[in-house]
Amino acid sequence: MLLFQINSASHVPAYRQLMDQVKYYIASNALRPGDRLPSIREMARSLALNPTTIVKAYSELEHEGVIELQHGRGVFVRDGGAQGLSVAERAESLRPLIRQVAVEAAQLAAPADLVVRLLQEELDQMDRKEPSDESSGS
Amino acid sequence: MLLFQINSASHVPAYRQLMDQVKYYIASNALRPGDRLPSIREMARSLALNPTTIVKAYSELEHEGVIELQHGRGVFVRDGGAQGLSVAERAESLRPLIRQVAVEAAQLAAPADLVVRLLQEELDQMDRKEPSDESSGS
Amino acid sequence: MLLFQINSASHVPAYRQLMDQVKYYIASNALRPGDRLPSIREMARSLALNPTTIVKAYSELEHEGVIELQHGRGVFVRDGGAQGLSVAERAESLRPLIRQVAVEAAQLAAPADLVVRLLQEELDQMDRKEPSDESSGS
Amino acid sequence: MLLFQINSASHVPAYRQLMDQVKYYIASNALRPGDRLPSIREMARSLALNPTTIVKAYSELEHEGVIELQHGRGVFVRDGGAQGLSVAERAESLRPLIRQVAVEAAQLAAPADLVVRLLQEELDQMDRKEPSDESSGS
DNA sequence: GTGGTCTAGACCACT
DNA sequence: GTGGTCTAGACCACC
Repeated sequence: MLLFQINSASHVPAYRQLMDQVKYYIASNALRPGDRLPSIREMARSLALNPTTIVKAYSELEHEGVIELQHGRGVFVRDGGAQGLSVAERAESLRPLIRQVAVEAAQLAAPADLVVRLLQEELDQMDRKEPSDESSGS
Repeated sequence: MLLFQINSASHVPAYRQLMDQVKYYIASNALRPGDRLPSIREMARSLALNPTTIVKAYSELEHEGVIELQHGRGVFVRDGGAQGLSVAERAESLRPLIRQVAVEAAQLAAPADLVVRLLQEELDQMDRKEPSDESSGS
Repeated sequence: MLLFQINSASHVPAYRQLMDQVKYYIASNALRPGDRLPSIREMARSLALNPTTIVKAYSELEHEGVIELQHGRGVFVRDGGAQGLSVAERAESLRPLIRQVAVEAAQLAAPADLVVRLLQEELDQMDRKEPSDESSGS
Repeated sequence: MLLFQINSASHVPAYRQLMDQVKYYIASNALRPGDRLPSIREMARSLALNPTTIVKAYSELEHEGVIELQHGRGVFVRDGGAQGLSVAERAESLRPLIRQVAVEAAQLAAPADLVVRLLQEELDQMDRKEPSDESSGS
């Protein structure tokens, strides 16, 4: 069972924190296409949030094509679909966030190699579980 | 003259966009300690924003120690003071944003080497102009 | 054998999608009065839906006079009975949907002649097979 | 002042009715890029709906790129942006709705020329006010 | 059981 | 003033 949690002290709205966690679990292959997510009510109970807050998070994720809400059935992870992008398109999507990293690094006077090392670490966490065989685990 | 602009479609508040741009120009050495920023009135006119919005951005930047508001004189860039941090502290500050990059990259199915290359590019833009003399460049 | 399928990503309820497909096949003369439709159980199996969902679709279609459920025999297409309507009545029934087409076309900046051409195409697909004999076509 | 109204008897949810009306006014040039829409609270008052219902309608329209919500300022119509589509893309977007028209027409036994005439009427209502000069009117 | 819509009302953040 | 988030709770529709 995956762990979801929201930090109510953070100024990031709860529904956005939830969205980010779902995306994180998908990116790191802890959630895979076809997997079912906790129902709106379950999630609301376990996070001590109002169901409508979960509805908002799930709806936004659906708009972004990340998950699928099926009436009367539940909530499911969709399969990727971002394979058809060009290098330039991906670069343009990523650049603003990456520039923010560079700016923050400069302000902290963090050396470039440290920043790159941290990024490598995080990228490794995403990829490594990818097509490894599941059957040995369960 | 540096270019400031705000994107009203973005849901990042205007004052934050301004803050980010000031920080970006400082990080990339387009603004250096002692340099003067546009006055509140000037900035408000050129961005078509309410002066109180500029006041908010400048005040926050002052609280963060990035700039200095000198009553009746103008607004000036201070010299950075983040040298005393440990590697671990810098890493912890940067990790959340870097993880966000990794997650977004995974969602776009962007290969790790592309992401690292983009980061290198942005970091280079920060460092290269550092204590080199200005006149040769522009 | 006719192909029925439901799109779980669409927010149109499954029972409505089924109804629409039955109507489409009738309108395009792929199903004609007296033809037998798959039984509730067959349909439920082939669409991976709950039988009660098929029951709902078939019942609604029966209420609309489109099909006939014959206890223990099967499900059959009835012959259409909408001949007695005035032009004004038909126009009023169709206008809301047609206006929606016009609005969507405007939003896509689609030229009027393209929209009309598309409608002609679809109307042709309805009419052409009408009382022609089946064997020559398929 | 534009008239907005919702029909609470209809099974179309209120927020969707509002979305459709906004789109209709834009398609028929009664609302143009840059125009301001009633604020959430105004709209809620005038329609006797809860503000959160308006928020939902406006948010969806923003996701679709139709309008822009500006914090602290108001709600504004965005400029088109659908100019870059190919004929094939527009056709694929419009076909499902147009097919629905054809199916409904067939069920009503409405002759093709009537349906086409109705569509022409509605398309004319969209286009005619387009680049006509405004100054003579006001 | 599931998701989807709506209300009434509160509180916060932005301009 | 504006939009943005969240709650508590109701009612409906789908499977």
